[in-house]
Amino acid sequence: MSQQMSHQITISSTRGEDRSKSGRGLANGIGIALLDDHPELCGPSMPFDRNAEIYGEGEPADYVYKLVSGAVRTYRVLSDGRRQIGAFYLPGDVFGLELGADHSSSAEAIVDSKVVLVRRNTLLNVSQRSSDVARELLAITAQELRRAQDHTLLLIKSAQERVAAFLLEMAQRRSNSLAVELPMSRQDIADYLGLTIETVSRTLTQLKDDATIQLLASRRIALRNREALSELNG
Amino acid sequence: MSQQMSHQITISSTRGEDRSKSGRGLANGIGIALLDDHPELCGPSMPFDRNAEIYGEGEPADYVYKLVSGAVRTYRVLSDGRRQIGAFYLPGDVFGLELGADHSSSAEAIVDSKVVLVRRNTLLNVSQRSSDVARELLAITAQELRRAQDHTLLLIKSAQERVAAFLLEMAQRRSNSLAVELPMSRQDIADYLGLTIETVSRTLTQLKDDATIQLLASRRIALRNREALSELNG
DNA sequence: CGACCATTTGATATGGATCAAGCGATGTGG
DNA sequence: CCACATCGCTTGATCCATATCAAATGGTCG
Repeated sequence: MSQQMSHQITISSTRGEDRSKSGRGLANGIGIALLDDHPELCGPSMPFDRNAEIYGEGEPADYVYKLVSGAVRTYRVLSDGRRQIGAFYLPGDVFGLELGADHSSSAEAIVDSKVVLVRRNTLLNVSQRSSDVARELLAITAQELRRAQDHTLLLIKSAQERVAAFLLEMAQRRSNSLAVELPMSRQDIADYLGLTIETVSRTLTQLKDDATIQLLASRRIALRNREALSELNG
Repeated sequence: MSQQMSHQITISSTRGEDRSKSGRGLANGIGIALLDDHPELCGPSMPFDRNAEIYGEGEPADYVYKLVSGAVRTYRVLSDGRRQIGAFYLPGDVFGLELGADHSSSAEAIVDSKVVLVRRNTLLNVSQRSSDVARELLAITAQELRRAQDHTLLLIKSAQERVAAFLLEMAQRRSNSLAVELPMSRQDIADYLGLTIETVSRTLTQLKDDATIQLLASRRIALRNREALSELNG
């Protein structure tokens, strides 16, 4: 933290698709209440450029983050460079909440993003007095746990099943009724699903050929047949 | 819950290796304090036979569990029968703590086991009054989250790396200085690592041939060369 | 001893990775 | 405004790690 926290200026060469038009992904409604009900907890809203690091693995976890706009990925890397994306966060989501002193993952902005920072100590202090806040912290953590468990289950499935599950997940979180807007690259998707970009790409074209989806643009996908996707999802 | 909860009698045809001799695996020391400091929370200690279900996915999560002796696996199954083991629990570990109303996984005794039950409501009520207890709940959940994240990272590795990581994990939790005692079958290991039993078996023989480990018995493994294992671990 | 179950070992198949082009947008400089 | 470089994505050809299928071995218990 700290140094990259200071001099971020939004250049915002935003390419249309970047800014989430919905403004509020429904990902974890929990986090919204937490900070909305206690505005005194909120620090400033900070802008991060596309691909900017928000925090790094192993750095002291002094803040908890709430995404206002844009999109964020958290990930870990193995010594040989393999990268595992643990989660994607959309506006309204809270991330970076750790129990230990240090962050267990790194976080980066996927597109130009705005993030509200909350001092962890402040939050923990308040949670000692307010059992509501304590409950919310537990809720956020438990939800993250659930997400991680689901992710684990994903990783034992076939490529088709993983991609189908990913599309359904994104559709649910960022439902536009028309199409799913994906802020992330194929590489990000691949690293989230434990596949290669080639396999992700091939699987998508396969689903397109099956008339299960429609590729409106590479990051704009219409789900033509959710039934089929759900069946693939097991 | 409920019905399988009532008439479990320990037949205890314990096969020597079954009962953890240490009596207190060091897995999550946190949970120990939680219940030891608040004995009034503890329900009765219940015995479960080998392979008995402790709770099932989707059932109401009315209890939180603390393992006294034996070993437990939690898992989820896909519609076609594939099983993903999410975690192994050893004596001293707390499991089954959920935020939602229902259990997200099933839990079974791997060997004859004893488990202390705590009513979830009681625990949540106490946590409203005692911020210490609230903090412990958060700690246990956060630790589970960390464990799940580590598990995810495991699943993108090669078979050798997964097996090596598994052995190191078990050695750390159940260190005997002489050998690692594995309460679980090869099938359990395979389902934990996202591999087949054949691959697990072959990988173990390979490590044996490399003189990295020694197979004292199929469930009793000596780590000859931890360095090599750690390197494999990435 | 004989049956059963867990584990190992062997032979073959295959899904996804890897290596290698091609292609289509977006942006740049002439 | 158009050639051209760049980047992200797709498509194709081949390879390999692990799955699958099948059988042998070994330990445990009645």
